[in-house]
Amino acid sequence: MPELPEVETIRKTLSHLVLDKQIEDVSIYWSNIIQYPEDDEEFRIKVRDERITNIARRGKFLLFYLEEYVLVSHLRMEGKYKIVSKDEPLTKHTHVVFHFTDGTDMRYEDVRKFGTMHVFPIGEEFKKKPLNQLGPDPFETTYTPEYVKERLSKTSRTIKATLLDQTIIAGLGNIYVDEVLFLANIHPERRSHTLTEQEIETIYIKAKEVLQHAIDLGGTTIRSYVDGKGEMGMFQQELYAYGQDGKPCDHCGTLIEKIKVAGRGTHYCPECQSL
DNA sequence: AGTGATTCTCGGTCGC
DNA sequence: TGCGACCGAGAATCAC
Repeated sequence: MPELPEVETIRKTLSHLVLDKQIEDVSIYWSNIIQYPEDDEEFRIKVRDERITNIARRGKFLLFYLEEYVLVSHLRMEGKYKIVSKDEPLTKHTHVVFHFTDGTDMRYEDVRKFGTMHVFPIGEEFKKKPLNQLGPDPFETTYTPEYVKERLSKTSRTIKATLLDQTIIAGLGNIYVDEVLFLANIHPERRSHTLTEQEIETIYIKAKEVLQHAIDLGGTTIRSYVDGKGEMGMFQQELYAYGQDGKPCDHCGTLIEKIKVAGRGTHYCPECQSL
């Protein structure tokens, strides 16, 4: 499940592999991945003959900058990119293939087929869905304690739902929200507007810290995540809450529990994170 | 208007 | 071996 640290790791490894490569053509095997332009053929024509000039990231989105266009890619749960020779046989989960002029392919594989791709003329990408509603990414200068205080204090939703909301903060997903709330000693069902200024400050700091720490370790490998080079992340060894249900809390020994909050499996320590 | 619940995309995994 | 329930990011839709 690629969240911000996994997408950042993919961005870095992929950059080394595809920068300056020229797209000769694109093959699309599962149209639902292509969200915009709606017509596959139009999508294909736009990226064809373009060179990859940069790979950026915002929240969980990868942005492949070409010469005139930008490809906005979301991996959702299981999407991955592979760079292989064009002779390599396709797998049954290969849905989009970018053929480079040097004889290599960049292949998008996605077991669940949930991933999305959008292509826009450069400059339009932040004006339209899906990037136009995105909140600040914790590694951007617009991510400030004041902003987080402002947004968290004026909603009555549970803090879990608020932190998962990409229009508030971009990049946190189920794994890292559970980790942030554990590190901040906050119960996932606390209503956001009941949090003290100190608690919000802690969330602000821990969110950035835990994401940075995970990036440093190459992300978290749950299920099948691997980076652009096919390597696994190591952050799963550092998890305190996510997936730790039934195991003793590292801080107090109480067993970590799993409940459902905001429709998501939620892991927390009932002792350290009391309501 | 804000919130939450539901539905939809999909297929691997798990329990029975 | 088979079958249904479950999971989950994010958008859309509906109910309150």
